[in-house]
Amino acid sequence: MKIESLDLSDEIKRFYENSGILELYPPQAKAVEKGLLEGKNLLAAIPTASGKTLLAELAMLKSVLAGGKALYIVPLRALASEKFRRFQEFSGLGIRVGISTGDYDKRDEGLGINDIIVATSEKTDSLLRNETAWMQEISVVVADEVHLIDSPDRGPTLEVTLAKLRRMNPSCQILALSATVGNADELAAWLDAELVLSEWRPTDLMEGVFYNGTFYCRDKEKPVEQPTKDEAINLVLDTIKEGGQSLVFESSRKNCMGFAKKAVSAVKKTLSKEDREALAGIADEILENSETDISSVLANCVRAGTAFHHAGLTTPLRELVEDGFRNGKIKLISSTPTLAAGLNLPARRVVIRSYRRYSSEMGMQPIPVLEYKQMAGRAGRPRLDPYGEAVLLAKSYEELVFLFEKYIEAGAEDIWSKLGTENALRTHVLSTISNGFARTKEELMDFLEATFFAFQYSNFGLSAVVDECLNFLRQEGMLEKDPDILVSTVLGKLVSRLYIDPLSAALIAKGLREAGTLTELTLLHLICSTPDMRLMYMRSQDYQEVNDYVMAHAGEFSRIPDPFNIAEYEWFLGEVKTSLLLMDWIHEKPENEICLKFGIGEGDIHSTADIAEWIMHVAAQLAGLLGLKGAKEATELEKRIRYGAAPELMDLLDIRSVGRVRARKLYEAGFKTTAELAAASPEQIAALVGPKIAERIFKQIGRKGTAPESTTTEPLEKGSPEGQRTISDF
DNA sequence: CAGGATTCGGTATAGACAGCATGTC
DNA sequence: CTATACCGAATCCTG
Repeated sequence: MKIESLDLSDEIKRFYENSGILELYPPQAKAVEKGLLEGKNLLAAIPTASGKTLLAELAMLKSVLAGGKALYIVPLRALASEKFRRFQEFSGLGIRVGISTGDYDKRDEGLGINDIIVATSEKTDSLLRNETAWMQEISVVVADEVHLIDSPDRGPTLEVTLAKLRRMNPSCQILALSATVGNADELAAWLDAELVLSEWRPTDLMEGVFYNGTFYCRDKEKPVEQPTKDEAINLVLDTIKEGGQSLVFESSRKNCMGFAKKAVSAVKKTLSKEDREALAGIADEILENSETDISSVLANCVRAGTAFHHAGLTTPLRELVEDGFRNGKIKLISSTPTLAAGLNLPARRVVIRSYRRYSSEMGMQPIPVLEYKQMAGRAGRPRLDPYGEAVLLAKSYEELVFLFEKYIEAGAEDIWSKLGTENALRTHVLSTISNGFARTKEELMDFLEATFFAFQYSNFGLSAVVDECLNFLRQEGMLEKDPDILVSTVLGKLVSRLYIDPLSAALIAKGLREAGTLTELTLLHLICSTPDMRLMYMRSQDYQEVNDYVMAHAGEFSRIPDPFNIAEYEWFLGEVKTSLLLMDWIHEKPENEICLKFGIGEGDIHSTADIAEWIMHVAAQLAGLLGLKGAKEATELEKRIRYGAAPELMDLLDIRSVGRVRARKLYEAGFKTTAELAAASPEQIAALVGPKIAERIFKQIGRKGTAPESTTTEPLEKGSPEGQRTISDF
């Protein structure tokens, strides 16, 4: 099917033809035949890289140019910015594109001027909770990676959000994009959607198993040279020899880094002079970006054309690795499943070095077929590689047979809604009521009838769980007591808007109410005892230290569980360990030291601090609303967690381009406030932080200084929360 | 006796969304 | 509670 023949405006057709797209891929053509451009709901369950994005674009452009508004829902922030950048290419067509995620946000209402908006599923939910007006104008919703409905922690949000959007805009077109799953027909039926099911790929994919020096595919086998003792390295070298790159999936970070290191000497030999120079440049950028031990290991790997990629790396480092791979310099990325879903980063050959992964409940377990397909699907760059190869490794003939049956010949699993537990429902029940989607139990059940859970299981089973949720929410004062109607209280509305688990909010409120003195530790641990926090695991070497710390600070914890209750106490120690990490962070311990002490990466520090900052914000808000102690303390801690700094630096941190390190330098040199800084000579400051930064600093405080106002020591906003405190009665 | 191979025991185990208001080194 | 791979240390083997 030709682009030219589509029912689209000429400018759209020209846009695609100019970029070299003249003809649709077969699955895309099928989607058009099934009504993609006529506003029909559609579920496309087709492989990665077979043109899902184009489908979404066509539907969105068609609708937007007819005066509509499109919402593109993604599961990852990184994916949101990838799509955002792509859609910005439509600006020539007069189309405005916006992005909304937790870390990057054009203000809600301002977002509404855009024609296409990219958002994560949680952010979409949050926008709904905040009753963002423009959401009613949405005419197309694209739900990317919709198979994530199966995910226990994030699936419920996605399905409830889709149900809300459909309830709000019944005429809105839904385009759901999914990996191939077992029960795509069921998912399509739930969405009242036509189903496009296809295994077609633009680049051939050969899936097979490597065993005993040979790569076995379905219908052919090919020997691979064995210059080294490591089979995976030999596969990598073989790919390089053919001019391709490899992506190696590992099941742990340690292995992931280990393999990149191990491959260094072999891969290095294959590099050209230009490659070496380009790689040295990337390595230097890595070192400029981060000074931890891990980043110097990464830099050394990159110099040799290998790299590793996992969530312990900060975002800039990950991006450097991804870009280096995309432009062909890095020959091998050894990765945890970070790269399996999401980002578009294909390679000639994918090697799955371990198909088993540890889970605390089940021990080592084979990964799901769906996940295997996602990794294998990364093989083969469209238009660049003649074919792609996905390789599993077997140590025995039996294993080879097993792998063929289990993964290569097998279809993906069915997906199942995970909405049916109190943990999943609690927050959505509250937000549904808070938003006025339901004012009675019947209306609530009626709304839930529209979820995938009800479609799969009937919502009969939901009723009892919903009652549990309602009881909980009433008991915690988030819903009015009246049993006949469902109305959220002021507290309930706040909890819904702050996007926190009502259980977390309840725990925080209880902790603040019952606390004696509120120390840093008390508040941090309170945050860490919340289900929204992500905890660190205890390693055996941690027990001693963490336990000693608990003993020494016993009075500062709101509650210490009985050590003989092993499971509960173990959990508690994990909370304390995470609190200790945050303590180190807000006392300005250097990042590398924290990494070494806790055995984590820089990326983990930031993500932990990020969550903690959010929950601390919630604590401050709750304390304010409920008139509990701790509002001031929590607000300060929120800021300290954001910057990772001690209290005495708070004033200096208000200056842009001054973070924990520079603020400390200035402070130690005797410039303890912005006022003292304003009185200093530019030379003094330049000696401390460099002339460029010094100039920036003076530009900011200088401006304040020249303002006719006064010479008070607080030229910058230090908002006192007094007066805006509302005491709710309950 | 040195150096490499082998075995044994201890140990650790993927990822990532959200509020709010603007810019770390 | 279920497994496995890796690491380092101790031990064994070989030239």
